[in-house]
Amino acid sequence: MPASAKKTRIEDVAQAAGVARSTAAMALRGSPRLREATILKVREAADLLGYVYDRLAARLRSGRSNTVGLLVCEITNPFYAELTAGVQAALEGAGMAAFLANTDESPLRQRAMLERFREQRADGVILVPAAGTRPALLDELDRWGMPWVTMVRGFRRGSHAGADDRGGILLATRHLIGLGHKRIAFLGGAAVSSSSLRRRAGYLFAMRAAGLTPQLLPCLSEIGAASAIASGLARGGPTALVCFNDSVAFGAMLGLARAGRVPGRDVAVTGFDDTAIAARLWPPLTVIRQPVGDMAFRAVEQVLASIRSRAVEDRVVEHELVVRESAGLF
Amino acid sequence: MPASAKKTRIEDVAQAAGVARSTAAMALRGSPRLREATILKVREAADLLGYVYDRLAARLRSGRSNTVGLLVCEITNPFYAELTAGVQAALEGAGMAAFLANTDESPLRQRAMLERFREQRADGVILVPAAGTRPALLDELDRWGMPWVTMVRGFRRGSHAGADDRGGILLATRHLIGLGHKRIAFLGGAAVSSSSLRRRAGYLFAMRAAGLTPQLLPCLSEIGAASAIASGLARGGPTALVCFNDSVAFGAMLGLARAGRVPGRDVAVTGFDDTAIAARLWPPLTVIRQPVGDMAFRAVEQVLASIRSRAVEDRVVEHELVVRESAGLF
DNA sequence: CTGAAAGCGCTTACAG
DNA sequence: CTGAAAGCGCTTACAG
Repeated sequence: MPASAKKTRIEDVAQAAGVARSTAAMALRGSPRLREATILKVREAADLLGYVYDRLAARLRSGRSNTVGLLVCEITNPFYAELTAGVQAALEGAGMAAFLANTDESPLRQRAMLERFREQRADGVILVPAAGTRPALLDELDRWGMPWVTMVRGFRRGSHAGADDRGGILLATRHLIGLGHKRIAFLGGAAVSSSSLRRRAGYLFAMRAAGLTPQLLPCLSEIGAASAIASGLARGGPTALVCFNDSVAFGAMLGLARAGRVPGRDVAVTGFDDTAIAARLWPPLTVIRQPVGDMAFRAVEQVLASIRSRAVEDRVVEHELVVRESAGLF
Repeated sequence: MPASAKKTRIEDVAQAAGVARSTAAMALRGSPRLREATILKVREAADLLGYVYDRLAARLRSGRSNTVGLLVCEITNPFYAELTAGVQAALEGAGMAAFLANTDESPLRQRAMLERFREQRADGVILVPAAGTRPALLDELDRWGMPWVTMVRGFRRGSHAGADDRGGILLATRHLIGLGHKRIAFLGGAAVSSSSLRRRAGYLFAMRAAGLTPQLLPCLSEIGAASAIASGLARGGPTALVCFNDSVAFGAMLGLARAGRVPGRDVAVTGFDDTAIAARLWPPLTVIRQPVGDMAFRAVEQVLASIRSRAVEDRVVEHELVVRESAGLF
């Protein structure tokens, strides 16, 4: 039985409760300036009539849609799937709904989706920029008057929620150096993004500081690509792989296994992210953990502050080295 | 520079173009009843003034929000991440925006998110029901007048986009029987859902038809749980595992490896889904493929039809056996 | 094709 | 706390 009966409005609720329309509206939003009794009376009437608050009508008048757009560069990467879940939950906690778009690393799609969010009157947007995104995009958002925050990948301007990419990889590399490795390669990070640049920089810095020769093995964050490179490594090649992220590390472990080598024993491997599978792999993966829940919460906090024109300090979330069998405990 | 200038409305565009407001509105939507020249003139004026169509204001009058809610039971499962990406892309193609909510298998959260979608005036909802969802929820949606379609998991009523769970597992089991296996166990499917019931039924049917003794090893669709069971299997135990889905199969392979057994050689393993990693694993995973893009497209097609009160036939998407080294090619 | 009018369901001042 | 009024930016008939 579809809703054939006429929709009940605040006016109807007010009538049923015997109060003015504006009073009913305030009661439904739980204004503290009303008596408890009034609020209860109105809410009862609303329940009775099956009243449903219309956020869109409210928005037309108030200018706020209680909606935030989330643009993710690649949702099928488990790390971003976890991030998406975290952002959605945080928005839910703040009473907002999340528009989702997966850009699949395409700046063109990203641009189109931002325009759609704009037409849908999203109050703000949380952005994991697609690889190759130009900073001018953020100027455009500013021109639109659209509050934004970047996540994971940033541009050294505006609000950003992310980990210390350089410091994280530095830590991982130093850990391997501390284990006595000399031939340590950096695998992954071929995409054009701030994470790629900074993680590579962290690796290079640690290697040079230790007087070791760096070896870059760039590839996309894709299990197949990483696996192919790792399986082709010569026996006299690297004894340890600092991987760009967990997906690359996972690929590397598969490639090593395929070549008959045992990850963690024959070649050490580290990841970056600490996705749910990292600890489940065999051997379990040593990683730099990015606290995904924190990052999501921070991004939501920042975009809401920006919507309300309030400043929020731009703190970097803390990373952490988690040592498991793939590097250090075998 | 935030949008401090007053927002330009259709009225302003109409004035600048020298036409009536209603004409401008039609031109912006590209009505075929207008002359090309008029349309161009209006669009030029709109571009010049930086006009942004307000979908929410439009909705208030027309009753359509061009928005669909997507409820996913567990977005961090790679299969559902791929499905989410597919649905979002299909909605985008239809000019709609996707509200996303991840229920994490909680019927309570699911219920709360549906109410939020209702307040946001989503035109319809695509639902991968949380485990334990009661069919009465669909009656509720009908009472709301909210068009819906279930995906993957269904209730034998209303619109549904999904694969043939029973037939798929039947095919996988028969494949293993055809390879000569006698001790074939079914791993996973502990959650309460139509997929669990039907996949288990397919397995049981195939085993009994072949005169073999079934062995059920229920566990949640979680890599750790599956891994633990698989690593504990006795040498005289099953020689083949029909897994509930790819995640379970992946866990099983990890568990076997951990116990020093080679998946595909010592114990055959099949998955269900064909997520991106299935083919990348070592050994590559034999699976029943669910065409995720098709399913997403079908679900969107059905919910749009339902929104427009048009019937669409409820076809099941085709599954397919993909034989790889984990069962049959080693 | 055009123009003036009404209305979608709220919120926001503003006077009591 | 209450009430009457205006308005957010569109679309929808309806008469020209």
